[in-house]
Amino acid sequence: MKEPSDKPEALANEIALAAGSRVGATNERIVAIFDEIADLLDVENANPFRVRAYRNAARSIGALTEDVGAMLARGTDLATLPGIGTDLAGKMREIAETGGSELLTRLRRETPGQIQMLLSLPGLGPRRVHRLEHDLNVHTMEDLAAAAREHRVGMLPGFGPRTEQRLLDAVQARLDRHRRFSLDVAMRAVDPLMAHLRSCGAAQDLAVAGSYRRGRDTVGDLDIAVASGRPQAVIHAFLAYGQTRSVISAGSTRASTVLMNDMQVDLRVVPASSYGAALVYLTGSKAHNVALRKMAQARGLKLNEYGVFRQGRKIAGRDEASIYEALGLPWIAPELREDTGELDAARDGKLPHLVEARDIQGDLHVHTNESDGVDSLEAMVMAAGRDGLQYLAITDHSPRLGITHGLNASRLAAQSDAIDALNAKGGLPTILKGIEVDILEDGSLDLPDAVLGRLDLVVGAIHSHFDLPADKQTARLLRAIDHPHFSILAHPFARLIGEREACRFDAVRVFRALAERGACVEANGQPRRLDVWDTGCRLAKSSGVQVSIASDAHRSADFRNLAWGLTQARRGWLEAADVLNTRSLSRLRAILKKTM
DNA sequence: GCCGTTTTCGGCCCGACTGTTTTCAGTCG
Repeated sequence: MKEPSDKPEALANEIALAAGSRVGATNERIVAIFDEIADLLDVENANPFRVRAYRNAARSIGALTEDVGAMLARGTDLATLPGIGTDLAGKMREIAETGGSELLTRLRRETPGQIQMLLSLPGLGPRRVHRLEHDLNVHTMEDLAAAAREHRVGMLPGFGPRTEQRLLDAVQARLDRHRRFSLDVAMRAVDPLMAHLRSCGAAQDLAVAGSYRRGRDTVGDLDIAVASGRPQAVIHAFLAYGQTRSVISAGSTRASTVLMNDMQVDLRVVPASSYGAALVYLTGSKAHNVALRKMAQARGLKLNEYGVFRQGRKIAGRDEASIYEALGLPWIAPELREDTGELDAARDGKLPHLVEARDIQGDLHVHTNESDGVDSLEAMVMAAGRDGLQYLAITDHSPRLGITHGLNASRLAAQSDAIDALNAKGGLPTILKGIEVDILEDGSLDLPDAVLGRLDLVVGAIHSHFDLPADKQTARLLRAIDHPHFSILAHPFARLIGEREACRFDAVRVFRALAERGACVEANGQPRRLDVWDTGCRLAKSSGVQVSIASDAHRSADFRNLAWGLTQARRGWLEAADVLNTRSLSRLRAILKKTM
């Protein structure tokens, strides 16, 4: 459940990113400044509740869906926001107007060095950083490494030789370290580990919790909840797992290890009567949990990983639903637990009926070996049928993408004949004729209108010039969307997780254009893409744009990517009605017709 | 520094594990 610092990747911030650093950029800046102020105050031994006030405020601002600059322009009183009083409202205004903060400038002057970097080292918190700064004059990673090598760190009160060595290791490991893992990599680690834990016979119930269960686009570590009356046996089996590289800690109910693939795993064992509470606790997010505990406290209750307690007596804990019920709430799907409005929605009976796997009727982005896919048209259609799909669209690449052996007009015509023949045979999912057409640098499409007009749908995507300035990228996409045959904007941000940054454009304008044209946006389910991801889905919904959850399958096994795309859609609060490919074939055709 | 269906003062989310302390602070999730 380790979060990237303490702040959820907030809707406002990601929309800011998407919009090319205009909409919401103020929020992003305030969050960064407040978090840094909190770190610096913490190291200075300031009142811990003052520190917390800055962290709470940062989290609260991070969850806003509206830009603070816009709110100020409208005359909104920022002190009405949760966790914001007159003082912080003033600092927010200062940041919005000047881009900086006098307090931060002063704190930085008083506490020079890489405080935030030092704090990010495992085992190093504000108290120890304070000690290092004052007693050893350590301000940077280099200072720390030097002091540790000279064994000056281990001499400090509260430190010892083991801490010293761990810090030295941590500084060195920092250089070549993969922080987060894609979901498919995580899944390949999860499945055998869970099978191993089940086989020990001491686990009555177990589940992976944490960001993996919430369906975040990447996973930092694995959190596993286990119900057992024999915790020692479970811990023993866990430590003995064959893929374990090292043991970080091991107690009577809890242990942490690192797997061979460098992924950290945290295991927690509780009695079956507390399993639901442990699952809530380990699933997080941290922000969601903090909010839940505050709700509990407001009702005179206490919530921890063992249950909900009233005056020391347990009133819930066995399953998750009982925990939420004790707090007066319906059960909340893990994908929504980010403290971005789900608790208010739950309290008001306004939680969305999230789209489910069984709602998905087809897949509108599929490749074959005619372009860069591995399997033939027939094999892909058969596989789609086995996976229960009613229809699929074949969308091979267009010619410009030479490396993919993209289809020109005549090869597309030949593929069309093959599709007609397969459709005529019947008994298989209906095949729609499509193309993943390249959106060229100027926003034109890579095939003539006459060719595109003969297809059932046109999926457009950019595969080059990812780093255009935001205004040019926006214009490029707007021109493409305006094309008379344009149906679906595929993987709009063209990001590759951990490899390529999302490209920058004004997402609000682009989505508005999609809505006006009756066109759709794709939630691409390839685990390295996940594009659009949760926040984009939410923006689509608020913009009135339908989302196509797509596998972008390049081989018959890839239809499972639909599940990853579905998870992002659920994290984006989408219901079946918000998703294009939950429609029956006839409804789908009617919707597509509007764009053709 | 924020906040109030017990409160405008006195609270602020909760518990396990480690390394260091010889009774617990610091860190982490």
